[in-house]
Amino acid sequence: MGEQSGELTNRISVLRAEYKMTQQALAEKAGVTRQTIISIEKGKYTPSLTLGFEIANAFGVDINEVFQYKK
Amino acid sequence: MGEQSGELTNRISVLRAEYKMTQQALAEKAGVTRQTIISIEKGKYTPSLTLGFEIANAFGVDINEVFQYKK
DNA sequence: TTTAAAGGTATAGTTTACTTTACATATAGT
DNA sequence: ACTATATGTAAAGTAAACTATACCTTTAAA
Repeated sequence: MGEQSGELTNRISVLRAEYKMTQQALAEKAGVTRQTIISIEKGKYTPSLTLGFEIANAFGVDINEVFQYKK
Repeated sequence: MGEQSGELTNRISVLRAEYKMTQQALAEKAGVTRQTIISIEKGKYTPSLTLGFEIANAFGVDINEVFQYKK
């Protein structure tokens, strides 16, 4: 298969700045390593849905405020 | 690592019934195989965030109406 | 009663998310 | 000048998502 589909963007760096949260702190709150946060923040790969929710929870915002998907 | 984290549930079968969509049809709309839909629908594994959005788009609803995450 | 459509299970193989480790740079504080 | 903190890059290994194939059961329609 391989729809290649749409594009996923994120506002993690903006939210981190807004909530004054370091990559390390976010990683700990989300239960992943700092490398994982870096890679997702930079769009290197797509997180799992649960990690998406964990990151949103870390900021206390809806998942749609962190990630945007457009086909 | 391994937070083991929270639990992910989904309302895919309910939405499929509501919108009268077969697993095959949903799979095609989401750009994955029927096996993938079956596995996610039954909670066998967690979809990627993009697939989560694709499935929500297939129904035309918000992602939070399809997937619920509780720590 | 045969046929087709829909859902279900299993398993091997590929791709990609995620970890771990290590090292490198820029900035701020002492 | 040294030290600590924050961000960045790279690469090898593990874990999990996703594909492909095959076969089985149920339900409904011809």
